[in-house]
Amino acid sequence: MVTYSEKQLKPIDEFCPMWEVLTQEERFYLRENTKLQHFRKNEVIYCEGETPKFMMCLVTGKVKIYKDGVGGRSQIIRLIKPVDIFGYRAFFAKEPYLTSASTIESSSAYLVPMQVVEQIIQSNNKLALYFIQSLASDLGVDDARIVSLTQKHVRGRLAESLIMLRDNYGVESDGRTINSHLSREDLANYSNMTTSNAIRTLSNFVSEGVIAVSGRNIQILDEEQLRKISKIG
Amino acid sequence: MVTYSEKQLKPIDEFCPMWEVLTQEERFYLRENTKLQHFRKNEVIYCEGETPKFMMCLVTGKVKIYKDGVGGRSQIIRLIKPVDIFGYRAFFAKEPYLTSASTIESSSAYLVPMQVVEQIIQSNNKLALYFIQSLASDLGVDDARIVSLTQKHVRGRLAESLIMLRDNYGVESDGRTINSHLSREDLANYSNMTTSNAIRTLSNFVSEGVIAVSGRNIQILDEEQLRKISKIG
DNA sequence: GTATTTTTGTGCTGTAAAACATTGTTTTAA
DNA sequence: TTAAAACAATGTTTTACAGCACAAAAATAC
Repeated sequence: MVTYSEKQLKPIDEFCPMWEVLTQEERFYLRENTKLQHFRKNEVIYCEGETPKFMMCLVTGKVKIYKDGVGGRSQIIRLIKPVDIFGYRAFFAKEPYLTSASTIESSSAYLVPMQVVEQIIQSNNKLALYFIQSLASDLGVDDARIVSLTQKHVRGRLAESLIMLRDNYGVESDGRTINSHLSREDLANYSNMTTSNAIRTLSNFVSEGVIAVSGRNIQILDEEQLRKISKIG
Repeated sequence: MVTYSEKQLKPIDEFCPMWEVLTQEERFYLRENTKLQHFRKNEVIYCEGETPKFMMCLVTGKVKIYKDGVGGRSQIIRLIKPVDIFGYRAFFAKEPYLTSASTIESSSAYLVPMQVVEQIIQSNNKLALYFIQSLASDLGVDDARIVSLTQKHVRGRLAESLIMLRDNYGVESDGRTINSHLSREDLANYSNMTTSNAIRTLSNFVSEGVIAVSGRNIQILDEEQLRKISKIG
């Protein structure tokens, strides 16, 4: 198997498809101003209240976007996977960061100064439309999430999270194990419940034969049933 | 006092500031393709699942964007006031509507076909940037709302809603009465609680001298205290 | 002006889920 | 290689809130 470090990393404009609409000139400008940065596991990338300066494009690893609420309880808003971009919303809204971002495993990301992004948008309408679509999609996800997190019961919320994790991060070579190894706490913080309840409900799902669990590895055994729980619960 | 119908209504490009960035040609094109439509109280403007065709710009009245969740419970996602635009997100995300929109009082809105909006965006970067900013702001509001609605207690959620209503719709001539007359049910659906709890908590606030209530009129008497309840609760 | 529906107000009950406590297990670090 | 910290598992207690049921008041229709 070839590890990441052995491969020649593509420059940012070839690395993710969103930049395909750029002219050669714009691509060069983007490349010249982008730097690659590595982050250790559980390293904070940016914090709520900071001024947004860079847009990040995740190259390897996994990142959580979260918000600390009442009484130290943290809510994970969304999860980032490689080639996803993040950290640009607050800049466009002309606000300080409203959320924080932290790696959940060792990660690396391309950092693009937001002024550079803004400048290219001003000269390239297709890129502008890409951002419009991206923001509009995220907004739709958030709208749906508001209802799920407030109305569904613990079982339904956890089932939905498991399906999301599978859809977002995919499965390992066995075709079943979710390619994401969140701690019970992160799983709880994503699903708006206590860690105890995430653990409890997970074991219930195991007893019911819906999933199989081994440490942080989770296999979906009965997707049909999991979807049913997500929908009704 | 001059009522709405007696005034000469401005054309859409002069009516809300977002179109100021348009050229004369674009303005004419926009004007030619826009129609004004009236909606009765509690009339549905669009429904979840429908294909988005028009962007709406609210001229008079109030509109709620909501989503029907588990067991008939409805969650109001956001409230629209005149000059606000709505109904465009799903088109940009290339999805069917994920939410529904309904008036909460007699309203009128300019309807602009989304193809027209898209076409102008393609030729006018400033308009594109306006939409980027608008979507980014809404996304920030949603992110914050996810945490408020899931972590705050009933009192905190209701207090937050009252402050939002005041900030969004302003006050009447007495300088105190919130210029919004939602039913207890709508107030509950916005704040993620049952109608009973909205009523109960509202009376508690009255006993505590934080607000005064007369039918659907709500006055904020002690804003300091209301903010405290919103923050801690 | 009366009937009917909708909205509002209040008390009571059951329960889902948080909070807390305890113990075992794995990972990290000294 | 043992101590310490973080994580996982499970049982018990507490509580915030939903879910009724019912009555009164207001809005709307007839």
